[in-house]
Amino acid sequence: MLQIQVIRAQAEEVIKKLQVKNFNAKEIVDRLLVADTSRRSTQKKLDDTLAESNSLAKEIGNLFKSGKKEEANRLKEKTSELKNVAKELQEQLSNLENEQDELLVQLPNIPQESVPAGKTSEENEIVSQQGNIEELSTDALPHWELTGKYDIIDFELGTKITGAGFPVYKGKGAKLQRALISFFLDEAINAGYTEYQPPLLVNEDSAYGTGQLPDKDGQMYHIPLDNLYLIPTAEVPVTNFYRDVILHEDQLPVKSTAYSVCFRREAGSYGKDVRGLNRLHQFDKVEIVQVTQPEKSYETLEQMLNYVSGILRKLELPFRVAKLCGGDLSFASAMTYDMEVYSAAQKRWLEVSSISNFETFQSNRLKLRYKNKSGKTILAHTLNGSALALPRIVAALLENNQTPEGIRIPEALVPYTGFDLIN
RNA sequence: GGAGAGAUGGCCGAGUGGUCGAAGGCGCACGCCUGGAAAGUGUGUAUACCUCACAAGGGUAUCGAGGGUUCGAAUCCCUCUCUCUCCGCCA
Repeated sequence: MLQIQVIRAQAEEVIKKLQVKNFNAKEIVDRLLVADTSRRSTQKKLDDTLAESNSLAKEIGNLFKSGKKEEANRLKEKTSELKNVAKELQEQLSNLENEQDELLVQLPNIPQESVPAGKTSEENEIVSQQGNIEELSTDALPHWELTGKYDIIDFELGTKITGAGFPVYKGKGAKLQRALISFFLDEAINAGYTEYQPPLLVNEDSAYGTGQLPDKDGQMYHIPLDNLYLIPTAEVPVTNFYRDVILHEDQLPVKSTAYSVCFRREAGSYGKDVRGLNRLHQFDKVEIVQVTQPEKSYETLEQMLNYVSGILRKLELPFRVAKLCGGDLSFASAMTYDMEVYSAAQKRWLEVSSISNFETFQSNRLKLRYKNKSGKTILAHTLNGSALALPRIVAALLENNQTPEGIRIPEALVPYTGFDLIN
């Protein structure tokens, strides 16, 4: 959520910058400015009324003490008038506050200056590409056939017991999952992240805190009986650790990592893009989250990018890095790098990680701040990235490493799997 | 799930209708003291919004959350949430 103070001070600039996201903010900003002005004047009126009422109450108290009952009773009448006025103003004020909030949550984050203009993923800027793209023989199989051939993932069984998008991992397939999770976590810990195991269900406040609500209502699984949401990413619980928290500057940067199962309804997606492991309702992911000072957050973003690149190199997967254009940026992000691995049999780039700087967009909503050395309280910047999401990594590993003998496991993973071939 | 107790500032803890944003202690920050440190000592130490120059000063709100009684509530009443203890159930 953007800060009202920023909009108030730089309305035109905000509108202009949001155009990079192809978002026309004019109307909302105009309405916000009106709401903000009347909110403030109402606040002033209310405060003045309450101040008067407070001082009268004190006076009445004194009068009673000194036995001047009649005079006190006269003042009481005046107070009850003020009370009615205050009540009305209070109501107006909370209406205006609600209106302001409703408008504010509709505005996406402002893209960082260097974010390229553009409408779709076609216009993302490919920043780098690494690793060899190998030509597979013509009889190479897509992963959804390899999983059957080697009996490591059973999609039909998952469909039977739950539904589409809930695969069952089996044998070496299950072990591979476990190996990847451990590998990713160990890498993160070595890079200085603290490991957490968060709850997989969160309450409404948390879903609101990281912006899943109200923007993405309907994308999460919801349990109405307890009013809890299944997390779509560990980002939600982990970032919410810091909701309503004021850190001290020397605690920064906060670096957290968590493995979690992620649940996504993915309403409306279908077709061949969702085949096999490409898009699931339930999947495993290791997430990294950082909280930093504003002046350091872009340096941090690059660090996180380098970190994820390192893991992909260890997995020997060809990948490229895309800097998202304005139109492809998520609602909350100021700048995002997508990491895509090449899936040789599908001949496609698959997104396996998305690393974003949210600047103060999340922290403003979360009320995540820190006190700097001179004692000033400042909104922190939050960043997160996948490191990494499993299914597409598995898809790429299976496809790229298929050989006549079986599927080769990259060296870095062998200590975790305990085998170097799936056959 | 049943019965009972409780929720106060970074922490501990006082406060049962007015002078309480809240005693006292701890912690923390800065100063004094010291060759240096400890001890001692002095001062300061919540958040949001409004006013305003994002200064100083001032105003308002906040003692788990929401509502109510009252001229006036941390203090009384109602609802909810959470925590603890005992019992039950259970991985």
